[in-house]
Amino acid sequence: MSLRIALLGLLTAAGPSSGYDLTKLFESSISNAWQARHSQIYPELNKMAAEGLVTVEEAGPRGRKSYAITKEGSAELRAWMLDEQPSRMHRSETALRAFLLPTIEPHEAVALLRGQAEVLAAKMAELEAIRAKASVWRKPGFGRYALDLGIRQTRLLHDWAEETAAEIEKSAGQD
Amino acid sequence: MSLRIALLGLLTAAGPSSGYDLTKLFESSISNAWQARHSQIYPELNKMAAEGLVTVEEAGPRGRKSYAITKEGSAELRAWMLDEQPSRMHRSETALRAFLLPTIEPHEAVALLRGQAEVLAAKMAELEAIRAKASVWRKPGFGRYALDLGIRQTRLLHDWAEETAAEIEKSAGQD
DNA sequence: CGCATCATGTAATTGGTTACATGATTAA
DNA sequence: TTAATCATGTAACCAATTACATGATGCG
Repeated sequence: MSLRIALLGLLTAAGPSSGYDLTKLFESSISNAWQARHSQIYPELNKMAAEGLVTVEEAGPRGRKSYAITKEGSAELRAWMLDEQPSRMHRSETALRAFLLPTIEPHEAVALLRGQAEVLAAKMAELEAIRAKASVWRKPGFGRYALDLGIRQTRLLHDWAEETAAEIEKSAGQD
Repeated sequence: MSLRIALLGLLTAAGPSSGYDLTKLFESSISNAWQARHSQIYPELNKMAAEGLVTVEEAGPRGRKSYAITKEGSAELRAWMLDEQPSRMHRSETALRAFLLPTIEPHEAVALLRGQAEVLAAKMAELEAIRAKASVWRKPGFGRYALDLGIRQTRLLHDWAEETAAEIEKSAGQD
């Protein structure tokens, strides 16, 4: 379900696009909200076209198809936003690693966390750079809230990793 | 892969357990790190037993089987922690909703966010209560880091929802 | 001409959910 | 005795990844 919502959202934010365009938008723009490969996107767009949520235009060169959201598509998106209660489903490799930290030696855990923190600092810089640039979205507002949330979450993970490393180092030093 | 790692971790933290026990542990203890149903857990335990990562003891009443982690299992877990680079894979319905906020009316977005904040405040209280209680884990340390991370993440989402609602309310009021 | 990129698709497999199915034990 | 809980499994289905497969266009 969420894949189709993400696609409808991208079509709303970016205007009519091809499957190829949408694949790139997933990679470059909402990758920290949702992810999908072209092999999942193409069939889903065809299904959505069959159901009348989007219209197809077989026009461009190289058999390019352009998809645009329909009234029905917008209604579906709106219904999902307002009626559906957010599922608190959660699977996070990071949280799993956090749980498993005690299975390795303290010095190993510290090294792991410090390495993570470095990666996260780089990611933060990347996201801040995106925020500084002009938006890629034709409609205003899109990206702003998700990007803000992404930056906060990345900073949180970074700080957690640093502080946890320091804490483990301190308590291991006392042994 | 991660399911099997989670199972090995739970067997390390809680000691020998049945599939039924592990199912409950997923629900009650590491649900904000990983989730799994019994229909996924039972077959996976059998596969792991066949591969020598765990041993089975068909002993208890009602055909209860007890599983314990082996040396090979511990090695697999350790290898995952140290060698595997964490995948930054991310699919978050919350982040997707954040991205899609501009598709609904400002007053609707504000209501949505405020409702979310309420739910998150309740969850925070729940997690704080778990932290206050004695640990369910036989081995010390487990749960501590993941729980701390979970509390921080829940607070972040709560604050983000509140602040974003306030911001939208303010800018909508100016119109 | 040759390489990068544009562009779309399908097939096989793995991961995960929901629903179906069954039965033993315990406590009120 | 009957309801709750303990306990294990399978089947059908949906979601997602990886790999396979093909061809057009544009640029150097």
